[in-house]
Amino acid sequence: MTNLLHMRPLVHPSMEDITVEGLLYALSDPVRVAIYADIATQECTQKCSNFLNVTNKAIPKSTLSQHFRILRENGLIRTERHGVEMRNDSRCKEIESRFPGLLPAILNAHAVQLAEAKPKKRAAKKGSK
Amino acid sequence: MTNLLHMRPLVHPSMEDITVEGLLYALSDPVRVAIYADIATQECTQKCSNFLNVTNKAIPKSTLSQHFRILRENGLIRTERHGVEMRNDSRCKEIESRFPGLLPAILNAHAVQLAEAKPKKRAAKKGSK
DNA sequence: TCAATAGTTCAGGATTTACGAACTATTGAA
DNA sequence: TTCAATAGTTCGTAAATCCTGAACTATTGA
Repeated sequence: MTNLLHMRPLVHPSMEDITVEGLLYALSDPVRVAIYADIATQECTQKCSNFLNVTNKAIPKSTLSQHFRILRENGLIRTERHGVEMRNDSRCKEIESRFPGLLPAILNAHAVQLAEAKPKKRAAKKGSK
Repeated sequence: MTNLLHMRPLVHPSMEDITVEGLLYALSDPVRVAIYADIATQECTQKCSNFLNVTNKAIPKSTLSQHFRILRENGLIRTERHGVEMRNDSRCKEIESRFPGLLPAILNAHAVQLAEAKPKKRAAKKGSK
């Protein structure tokens, strides 16, 4: 029997409901910051399943879906359905106007860290302990 | 009977063990970012109990202690005991050299958000949902 | 030695996260 | 139309994390 609760519409906060804490929280996960870095630097929109392998290990679909929800509901990306897939693009223009320099600095720091990750792995999940 | 496990020494990560994710996680909490903003902008070191009332509601001592531990173990602050109190100061100089512009941008964004918080409250705890 | 001050650790309940299983939604054949 | 394939969401629950009161450690000054 099918569940009567259908899919909820996608939630995108308005600019004034976006918080610094929410942005930082969303980007404090290695998977999500990798996804966001990709979406923000590519020019075309990206579908979710492009990211099933952003890290060294495969991410389950359901987990990936939650990551996208967190990025979306904290204001970092905008998602819309196109046919069978969901297309995501970054809201960095808008965010830049309210929090100038914030996302560029984070993306730059992420790039610095990636560039150093030559010999061993880096980035523990979540803050230490 | 006193517990034989004594107090652990304070843990301060070396610069190369500091991660962007860890920094963002530590600052993704409204209490911690408020504490850090204060420590980073004051010139003198701050003792922990100065922050029992950083937000509108009082923070229990044990909770505050955990917040300081998270800031410390993610590399944002350095803590040392002076007599009966713990003095905290920010490691922003060091961090600036590895992740240029990151902490200034976060502090600026936090200040922007504070400045807007005139009529109503702001900042939901943790990212949305 | 004792009291006061400042902070830490522990234990637990409450909250949040991860992910397999089952689902919805859309499209392009047959 | 109906059906299969594709893409992603929601649910349930086990695991991990967070919050906080109670009990503790550490230091100093009387």
